[in-house]
Amino acid sequence: MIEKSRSRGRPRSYDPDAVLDRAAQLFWANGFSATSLDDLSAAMGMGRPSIYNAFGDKEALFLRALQRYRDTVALTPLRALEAEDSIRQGLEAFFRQFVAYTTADRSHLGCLLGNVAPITDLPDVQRFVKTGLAAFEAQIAAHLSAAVGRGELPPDYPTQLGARRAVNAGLAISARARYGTPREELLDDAEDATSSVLGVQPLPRRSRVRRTGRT
Amino acid sequence: MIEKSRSRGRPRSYDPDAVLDRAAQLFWANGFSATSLDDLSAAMGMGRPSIYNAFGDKEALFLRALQRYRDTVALTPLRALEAEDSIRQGLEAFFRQFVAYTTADRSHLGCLLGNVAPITDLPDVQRFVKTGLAAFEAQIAAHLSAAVGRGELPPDYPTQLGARRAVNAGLAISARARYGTPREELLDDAEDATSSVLGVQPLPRRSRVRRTGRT
DNA sequence: TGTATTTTATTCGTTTCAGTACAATATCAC
DNA sequence: GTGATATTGTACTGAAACGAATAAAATACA
Repeated sequence: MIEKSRSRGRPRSYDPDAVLDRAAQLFWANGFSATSLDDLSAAMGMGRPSIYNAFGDKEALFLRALQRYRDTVALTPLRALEAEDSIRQGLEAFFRQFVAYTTADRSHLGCLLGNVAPITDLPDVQRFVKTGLAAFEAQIAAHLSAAVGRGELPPDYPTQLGARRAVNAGLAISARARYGTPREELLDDAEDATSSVLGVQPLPRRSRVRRTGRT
Repeated sequence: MIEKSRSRGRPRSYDPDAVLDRAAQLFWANGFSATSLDDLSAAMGMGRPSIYNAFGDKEALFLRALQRYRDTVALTPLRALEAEDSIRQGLEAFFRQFVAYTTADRSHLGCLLGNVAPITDLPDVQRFVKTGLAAFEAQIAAHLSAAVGRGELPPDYPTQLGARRAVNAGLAISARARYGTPREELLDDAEDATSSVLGVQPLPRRSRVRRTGRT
């Protein structure tokens, strides 16, 4: 599936990326089950048979929309992170960007990959979001490691834990966005997240707690 | 709506709390839209007309199930928090209990109120979860304030921020649970959350960041 | 010009959904 | 027992869902 070569049939009357954006927007707002193919057909501006011809059934379309979403909006925080000079400024930009897109719509939709996609129990979707989250965390960890290499963070800075905190903060922010939390509060959370990530301790690791004793 | 008085018609053949538990379990697993009334009827062991007679339409049933869920499973972390002696042990128990119920089912359902309910765009549900989250956070803040009063935390400890971090950590844990993150990792997150809540700084408050400059 | 090829548009069929009417059933009050 | 009352169970309705079959339209190539 390299390229839909310019072959000879009737030409498409739609832009694949644009219609996937619209599909993602609809899934983002309503979730998978509550979004009907008629809704999608109307929003994408193409009939249901064209959707089937182009993307397959509803689940396949959902996956394509998730990929498109990941490669566009979900990647903007990472781009913001690597665009800044210092790691602190990078993290601030990262979380600010996160707040920006989770509250972009007037009705604070949160994150499609962080909030709504995991609710579906479609196996392909589950695997997609799971591996996506791991990759996301790995990329943050790589940036933190680079900062350690540049001397911006101490040599014993635990990059895995820092990335973990960053992802967790992002998940909390997007969940809160979906709750309708005002953007100002989320920006405070974002600031707090930055200092939390930068202030992570090297490794207390189950030592100074009095007694774990799992229930 | 004090009590369904023991009046004279045909007696109910179900336990209202028990059937609400089953309904909540189903909504928890599948979300609102993906759960049909036939599924609910089968799981609750009562015909659809009985459901309508007892709880009203699907949305009303959903709200009742959410209330029941809040008053049972979602309150266990708070009870664990107040059952412990020290605030640290209380927070550890709190987060451990959180991990326990978000991963209780074999397929890690997360939190019904934290993950799946906010996806629906039903106005009543939105208000319910929003006010519920605020109340939840307020109760944690009250416990932290009590710990300050007992001298367990410094007098200038910012209870609002601490409660905020606690709720955010909970949201992240339940989101991760839904992703399928192993319980061991979540217990590490829980431990990290405790020290994050206890180690919150009194109030740096937008001062030592180099320049906020919102995008 | 004509044929092959690809995408659109119309229509249909089957299933599933939420909600309701109505009769049967089981208790309480008397 | 008899009647009032509340719940249960069967059956039904109208709408909406997903998916497919078929025909029309628009391009490229020979």
